[in-house]
Amino acid sequence: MSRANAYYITSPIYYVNDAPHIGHAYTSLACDALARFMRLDGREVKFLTGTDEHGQKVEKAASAAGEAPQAFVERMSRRFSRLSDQMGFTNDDFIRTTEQRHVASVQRLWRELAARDQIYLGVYAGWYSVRDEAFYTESDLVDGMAPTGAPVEWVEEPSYFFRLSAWQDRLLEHYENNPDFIAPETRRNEVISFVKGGLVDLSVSRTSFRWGVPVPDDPDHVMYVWIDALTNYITGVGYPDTAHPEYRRFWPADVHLVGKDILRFHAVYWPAFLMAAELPPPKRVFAHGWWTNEGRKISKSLGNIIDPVALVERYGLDQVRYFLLREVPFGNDGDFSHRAMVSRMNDDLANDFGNLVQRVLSMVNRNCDARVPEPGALEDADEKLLAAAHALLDELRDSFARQSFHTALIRLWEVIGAANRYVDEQAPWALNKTDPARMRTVLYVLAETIRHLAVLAQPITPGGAGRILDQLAVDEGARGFASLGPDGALVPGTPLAKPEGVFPRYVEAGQGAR
RNA sequence: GGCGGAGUAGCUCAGUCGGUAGAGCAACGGAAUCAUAAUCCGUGGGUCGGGGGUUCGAGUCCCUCCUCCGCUACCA
Repeated sequence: MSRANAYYITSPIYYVNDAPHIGHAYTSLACDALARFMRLDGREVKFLTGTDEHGQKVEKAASAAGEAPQAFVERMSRRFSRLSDQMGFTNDDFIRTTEQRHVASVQRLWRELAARDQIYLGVYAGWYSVRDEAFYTESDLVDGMAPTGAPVEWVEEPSYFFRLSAWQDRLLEHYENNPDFIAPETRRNEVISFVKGGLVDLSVSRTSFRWGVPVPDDPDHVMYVWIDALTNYITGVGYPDTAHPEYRRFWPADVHLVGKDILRFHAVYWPAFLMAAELPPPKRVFAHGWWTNEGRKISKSLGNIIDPVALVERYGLDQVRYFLLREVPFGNDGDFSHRAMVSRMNDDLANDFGNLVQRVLSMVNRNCDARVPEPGALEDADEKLLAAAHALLDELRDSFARQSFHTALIRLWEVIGAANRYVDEQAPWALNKTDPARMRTVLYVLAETIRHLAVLAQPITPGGAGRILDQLAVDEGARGFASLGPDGALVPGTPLAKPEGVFPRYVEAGQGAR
């Protein structure tokens, strides 16, 4: 496969101290949809996710749990790999920062930076609050106390620093020359504004804890989060072996998908590290927004954290995937509410899409001898509907290239709407009595339209889309985008099984179907 | 404080180069009956945050005021 055909997408690595929640699932889901889309489009995809397992918090949590750090992270990391399985994510690899491949990678990157005089030994100083276990800057302090009201003390410890300040101009130049490097636009503005405000060197090691990657040649230090965590993206493709086939094929990454809270690390520190090591920066960093729960900010103290697995159990996997990617423009914040979820699930999936498939395939089953009907000459309305279906691929390519999942879904649903209107206008149930040949043409056009819709819906709702293609007797090997268009059209005469609903309605408890 | 974004129909939002406001959902009325009581059609007099200005004409440009949100360095 050529480099141009490769597509490398990453989720952040998730901090094992956190319990998996909707935020983690959301980021990985977006990656998964993108990865699936690109695979179906014939690209060679690598989708990487994983866990971040070092740091003082982990060291302390392990100690509090009476466990060795390594045993602790084994257990905690598994919760994230399990979430990936439960959500049906198709990541090609799962990286853990405690793996030997990563330790070797990070130490090598460190040496590369040090060899280029990008790292120097200095003193990290700041106001430390023992109670908060956190450092504060001068500007953070309120009346000489931490913002939390905790007492602070001036602490100094030796630390290695990365010469981030030296990269300000080259970063700004990079943003300028690569307008798509940071998305969405508003986040890009924020990052540029931040960098223009001036960069100071970055403390990249600690001596206050041991649970981290040792700094080469100075065992008193372990690496602080930045270099350790971000480097996972190149570890995943074989670094430090830059001759590795995966590195050659996949680096630089096509897109790092991240939450807006960690954009700066990805859009400022990470490209600076890479450029300083004379490695190419990623092509794009996309920061998505946060979800609220029934209009309220999600927080541990409110106890309203959303468990993605519970959502899937209640509404279904396809339904949750569809909702999260349709409800809000990717990049914006959004609100999760039961009402909105049910509306998407019932109105969009069950009524519009599911019912379209059901009504068409039922007529085929009953009136066409349960076989793909033989079409006659096409009329304008037929050509128009098919043209809309055929145009979808290019439209969705544009949307997915921009991570604009909701516009992709809007396009799909425009054709679903057009197909439903076409059914009503053509009234094949009436044609069954007056003009069966015309009915067969109409149903064929609809079946072929549905094939396009299902093939293209696979990245978002892989379960239901797959069942639709099953019902159309489309071979597993003929479900890629290469099969779209007239050349891959359904073959008249192909026997079809009796249709079954693919997107069930949500029925409120106690309100059984009437 | 500085920088950036936003305030448009009950709700969520579109509105390109300025030309007398649109979509989805909800609501109401109708058609149809193939289908997961699903579908289709019709119905929107909302000071486009307030005020002022430019213009033949402004959500759409300029000024000003109000409100909300994001970023403003080491919280993955």
